[in-house]
Amino acid sequence: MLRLSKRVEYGLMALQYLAKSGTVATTREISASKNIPYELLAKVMQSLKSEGIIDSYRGVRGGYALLFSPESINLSRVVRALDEHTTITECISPSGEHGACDMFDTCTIKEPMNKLQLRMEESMGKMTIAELL
Amino acid sequence: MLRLSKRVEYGLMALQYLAKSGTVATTREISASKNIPYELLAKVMQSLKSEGIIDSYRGVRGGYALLFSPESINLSRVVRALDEHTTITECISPSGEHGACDMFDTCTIKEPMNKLQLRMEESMGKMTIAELL
DNA sequence: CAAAGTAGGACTAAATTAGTCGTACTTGGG
DNA sequence: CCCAAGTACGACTAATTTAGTCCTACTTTG
Repeated sequence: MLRLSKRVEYGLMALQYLAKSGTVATTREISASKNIPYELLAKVMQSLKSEGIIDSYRGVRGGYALLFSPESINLSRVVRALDEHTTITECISPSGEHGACDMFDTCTIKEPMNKLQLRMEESMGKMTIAELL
Repeated sequence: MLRLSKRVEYGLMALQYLAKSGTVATTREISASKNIPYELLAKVMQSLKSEGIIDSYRGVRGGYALLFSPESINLSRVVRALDEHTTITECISPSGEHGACDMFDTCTIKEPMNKLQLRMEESMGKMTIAELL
């Protein structure tokens, strides 16, 4: 259940790589260095870009680079960029509001689950890319 | 990724039910009351029993009952009883030691992930069945 | 001894996630 | 001005995990 998806694992490794190198690095380079399937990593990088965590440079000397300092990128943001399921239960929407769920009526654990969600997010929010170095 | 499995959701609802009733309740009764597939709930109850959280009474007036006070059953124990994946990554074994993983050599985020795992467990460990009432 | 319960293994179906393929677009340098 | 090296992205397939079902056995109380 609370296992990180490969997307998140790969994303964290890539961000760590970018943070260490401190400059532009290509998907192919990271993929080779960390032994990550290229095509999959490419998508992960795209997602990280569209979340605004990294920036891309096209063309022959292109690649990706961090858009912020490692200290200011926390894991909960990375997870949000890379996972579809960011919430502990179906009924919690990303913003913290309740969404729809088949069991909405009979379910009696919505509030406590919401509380737990916030605590988990807090745990992830406190950890940054800087702690991966 | 960090979504609770149905097994855990159902288990929590059942434990809440047992805590509220304060006495023996049958799987069929809980299943009907919470609208949970009976067969599945039955297995969940069995798992909760083998973890030592609840006790079972066979025969015509049988059912399940809590073995401890709601305050002393925390969520991390419930999750451990009901999920196969209790760890954030493949390389972390339940005890906190490192296990095997395909990427063991190239992976450079093992230690920080271990740290995160402990923090998540702490979050879940702090919440008890009593908070579901 | 029968009804109401738990116990548990084997199986199927559904959903999610991982990974692949193919094609288009962009940019800097010769 | 065109080619190589890069990103962008959608559609597809495969693998894994999770949910749910079925069937049969065992236990206990009235």
